[in-house]
Amino acid sequence: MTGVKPTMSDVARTAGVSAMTVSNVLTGRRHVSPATRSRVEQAAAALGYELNLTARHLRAGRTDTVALVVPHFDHPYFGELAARLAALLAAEDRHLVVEQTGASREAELAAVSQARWQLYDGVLLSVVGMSAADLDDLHTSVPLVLLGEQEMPARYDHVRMDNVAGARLATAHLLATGSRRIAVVGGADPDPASGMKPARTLGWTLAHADAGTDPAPELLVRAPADLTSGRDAVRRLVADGIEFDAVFAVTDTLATGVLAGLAEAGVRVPDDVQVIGFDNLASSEFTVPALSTVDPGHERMVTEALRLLDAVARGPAGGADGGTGAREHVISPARLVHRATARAR
Amino acid sequence: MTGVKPTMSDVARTAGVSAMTVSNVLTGRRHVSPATRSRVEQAAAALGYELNLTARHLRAGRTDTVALVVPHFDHPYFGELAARLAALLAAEDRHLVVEQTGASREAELAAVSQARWQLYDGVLLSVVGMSAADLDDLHTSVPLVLLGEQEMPARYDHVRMDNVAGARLATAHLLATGSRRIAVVGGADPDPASGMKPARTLGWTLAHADAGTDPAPELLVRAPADLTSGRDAVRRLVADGIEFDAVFAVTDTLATGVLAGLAEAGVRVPDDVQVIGFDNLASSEFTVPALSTVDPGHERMVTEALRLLDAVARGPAGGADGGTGAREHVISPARLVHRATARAR
DNA sequence: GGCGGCGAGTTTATCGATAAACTGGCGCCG
DNA sequence: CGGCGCCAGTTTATCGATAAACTCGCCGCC
Repeated sequence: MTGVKPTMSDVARTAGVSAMTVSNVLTGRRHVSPATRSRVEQAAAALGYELNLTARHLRAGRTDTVALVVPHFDHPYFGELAARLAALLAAEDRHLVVEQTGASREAELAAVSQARWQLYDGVLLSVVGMSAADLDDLHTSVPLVLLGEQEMPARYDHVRMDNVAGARLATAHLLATGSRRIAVVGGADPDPASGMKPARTLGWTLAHADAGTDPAPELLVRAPADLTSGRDAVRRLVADGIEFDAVFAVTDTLATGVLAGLAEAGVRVPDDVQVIGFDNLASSEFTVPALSTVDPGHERMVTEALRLLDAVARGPAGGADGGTGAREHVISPARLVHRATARAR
Repeated sequence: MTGVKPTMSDVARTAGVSAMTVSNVLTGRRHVSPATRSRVEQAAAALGYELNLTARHLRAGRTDTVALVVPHFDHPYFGELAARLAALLAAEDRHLVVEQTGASREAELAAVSQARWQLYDGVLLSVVGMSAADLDDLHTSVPLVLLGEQEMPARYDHVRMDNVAGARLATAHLLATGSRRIAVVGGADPDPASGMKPARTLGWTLAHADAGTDPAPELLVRAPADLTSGRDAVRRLVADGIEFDAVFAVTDTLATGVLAGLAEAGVRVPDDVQVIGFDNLASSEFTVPALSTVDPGHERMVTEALRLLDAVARGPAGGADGGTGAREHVISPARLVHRATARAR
């Protein structure tokens, strides 16, 4: 036990060959005679040799690794996204690693400026805290595809869901099944461009307009998108004596909190209050009652994201501003998933 | 737009200094006169220079990055674990990246043999598929701490929860509150050493022994630890006409599925059937009714894991077998969390 | 006046793997 | 018999950043 990590030259020396030959044996990139090959393999095994990928990457200029940069590790949406991406990448011998920014604008900017993702062949960045302007003075030569629900600079490829249409679909269903006072939990000032909440709130507004109504302003309930806030939103509505016969929660996470709040208040779902969420998380099938929700076309999103990433990587220079690479803005279509928290049409 | 990434020498040339000076400016490791400093900074900005971390890492032999290797990205337990670790590491300017193995023994072994984690200063490996024997012929010079619920080779540091005691606590509570036929969903042949399920099943058995009873064998319900399996387990129990007045689910995920199954069967919780889970996931507070569960001491586990990792990293040679490094086996104590799916004592 | 020391930079060597160019020997063909 | 090409392997140069050793000019002190 030497205590120091053996290098390729160490292996070469004990096998009585050159380092290059060791490399050839290990990568299989060139022919090596069986005799030499086995000598090398034995030497490598004897020394407990392990390839240094850092060195290979420096030389090769590639890492065969894609990073997914998300605001939070512990939000199920990102976990599911990561799992889907990893499956696709693994099929072509590439790797996925997941990093976390922390969701604040500052943290995201820091994550960027740290030049950390020079370590990867490509980066999928889930944006929530940064504005389009922030992204605009982002300079990185790494192929970058944005995921997220805000309007983004045209200079980057961008994949998102059809938030407005999905929310409209959900709200329209609630209206069609008899609800008249539909609270939007996690709502924001309606706007198709400035983020997930504004877009989904816009869908809620538009569905009302389609039906020739106008939602009451007190039914727009602002809330951060977490479980606690969903429950608290219901508590507040109840405490304030605001009548409602349905909830459109802008995420499934919020919807799950809402269901908890409704149960606590003794409200029957869907008889007294219908609920529809958005995201179609794996867990949403298992709430009590099972959550009706909007499926944002997960599979479509991940395949598109990787397609774009590869296009940029192959494209001209992959540079931050130059080039006429892909630069597509893809919108994945949404679809209503009927379960038990809303009545059938 | 040159199209090629500028290097430190490029910056040096346009600033009229040496590459070393550029390095000194950028790292701030040595004094550089203000005049030179600003020339370098301008040159770097003008060229859009970005540090190549791969090269730095090769030279430095460190990456300031710790990897968490988990079986599945999309299991909430690992997401929460990652978030906690990331928070601790960020406090000391280190990074966490998460990688996925895929949970099969083969995939975990492949992940290992790929020498990928030479890229990190340390690795936290969540083991589920590999046996102690597999780990035994694992040779890696990277500081490694194991997380997971099986018995592990003494040669590695290992952090786990107190599965047996936690399960015993949960089951004892169910017995104390009047339940007599307690199904264990996700059960396995009782054994403290061979994995999470056997250990937790053992706790269930021991609690019965403590109370002077013996659980009926048909109440041991085997199931993979996912939502669907939890619901299916209940469906099976009901279909088979097996009587039960409580469920101890070996994970909160299973418990959530169980609650869905009970709701579907029209069973009242906790009046007809009490339920307790294990893991205390963030979402468990928001099931309907709110899930009583066992908290495995999350914070304790992550601080211990990092402490051990740092100890190994500093320890003698960090070698795979040599050295008398830390090599501790830490067991984090479990604690019962009372909520609504079980009656108060 | 001479010399130690310091400040600001530069030069050189190195981390470990590998692409590209090179060497030497052998077989085969005309 | 001369030469071409190939095989198996070696040598050299390189990826980009940086530690360590070195240079050079200037100041202050004895």
